[in-house]
Amino acid sequence: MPKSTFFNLSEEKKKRIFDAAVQEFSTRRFSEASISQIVKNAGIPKGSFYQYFADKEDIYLYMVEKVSQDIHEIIGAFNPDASFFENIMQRAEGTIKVGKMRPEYTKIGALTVIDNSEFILQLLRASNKKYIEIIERDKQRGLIKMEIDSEVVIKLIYIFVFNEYLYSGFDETRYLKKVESAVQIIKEGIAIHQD
Amino acid sequence: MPKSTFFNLSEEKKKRIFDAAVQEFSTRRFSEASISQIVKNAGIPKGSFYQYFADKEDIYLYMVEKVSQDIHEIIGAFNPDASFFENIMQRAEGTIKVGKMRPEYTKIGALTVIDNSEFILQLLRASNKKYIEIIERDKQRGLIKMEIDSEVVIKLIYIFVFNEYLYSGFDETRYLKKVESAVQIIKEGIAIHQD
DNA sequence: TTATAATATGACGGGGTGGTCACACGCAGT
DNA sequence: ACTGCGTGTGACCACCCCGTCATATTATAA
Repeated sequence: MPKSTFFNLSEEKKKRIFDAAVQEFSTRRFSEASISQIVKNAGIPKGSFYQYFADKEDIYLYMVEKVSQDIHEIIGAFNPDASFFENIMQRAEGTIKVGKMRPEYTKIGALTVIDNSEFILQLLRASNKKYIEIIERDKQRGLIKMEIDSEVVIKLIYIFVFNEYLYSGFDETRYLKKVESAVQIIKEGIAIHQD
Repeated sequence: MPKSTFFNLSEEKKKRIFDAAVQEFSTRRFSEASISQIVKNAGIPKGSFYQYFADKEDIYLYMVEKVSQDIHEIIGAFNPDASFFENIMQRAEGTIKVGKMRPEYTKIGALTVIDNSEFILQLLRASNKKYIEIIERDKQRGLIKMEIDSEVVIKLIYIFVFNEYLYSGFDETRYLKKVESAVQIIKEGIAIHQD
């Protein structure tokens, strides 16, 4: 958590720092991102940074939290009763939507998922937990085969959704098509068919 | 390609340099790997490195080529008539086998797949081409649904196989189980069932 | 107004990296 | 034995990074 000195700052300055963090973390992976760059982009002295934040992890977590809030606002609340498939498609569409409104945010996601520092791995594990629960519930509901490994499912999709974003670049239609294909394949692979 | 001076070196020295490269590239991503480290590990002077190689890409490509040869020897020639599924399972088992005999090699693969420098992206595209052809052929054979996007299939698996290796770490049984689950899901998702 | 506490600042030390270059070495041919 | 050329060598330059710290500045309280 940022130090109290940071929260005492003017909204304008806080925003400048947040924007600088977004700028840096949407360009380079967490492990490659540089505090010096953030400081430069934000137009604050090096010393001040350490007055506000403990280290890179600190500002990263702060940024991620704010970004998550923004994203939730864009995507809208998700329906807890919806099936896993509906959830995933919503998430995929959400990624597109966010990609349109805040391309930097999707880039942050893409770069996060291909970082393998211990810090980031923990973050991802936590963020996947929610989806794993939905899959488990859908198994009980008879929508998904019992023998399916939920962790594998979510990881397959998760990695693909972001990784593909890096490949597709700006080509949104292509991206959407690829993600839909992937989700379709996995859906076909794990669903219980009721013909 | 390394310069002629490199190939004139004694086998022992060439091996020392190769080993140093493997050591470095199995620890850090291509974009993070350091020539200084390779030089230190190999016990050769900085100047000599540039006498042998043009830059990091140069030694990387040289290393990848040698590693590929080694891997092919371990896995054995692949049967061109085998179905895509058989190929993929062979590849998965191959990854395990290589992981046992040359854990560094599998780490290189894992780190490669999560690098996103343009240089590495090109390398991956080239390496996936072969599998895409097999999928296309199996579509004609009536084994795989025509509407499936081959690129998506191979990317799903490719990314997962290596990414999971990073997560599972040394736990081979876990890794094997996860990969099998993933392949099973995708197989179920793209195959034409002939009941 | 003055004293005290909080915050701002940027130069600096210590560390790492890539690539070069002047010089040392040793071997081949005369 | 001497010359010349390919090769070996590591100090060096320019660049980047992190985190600190002594000092300057501002805000607050007395």
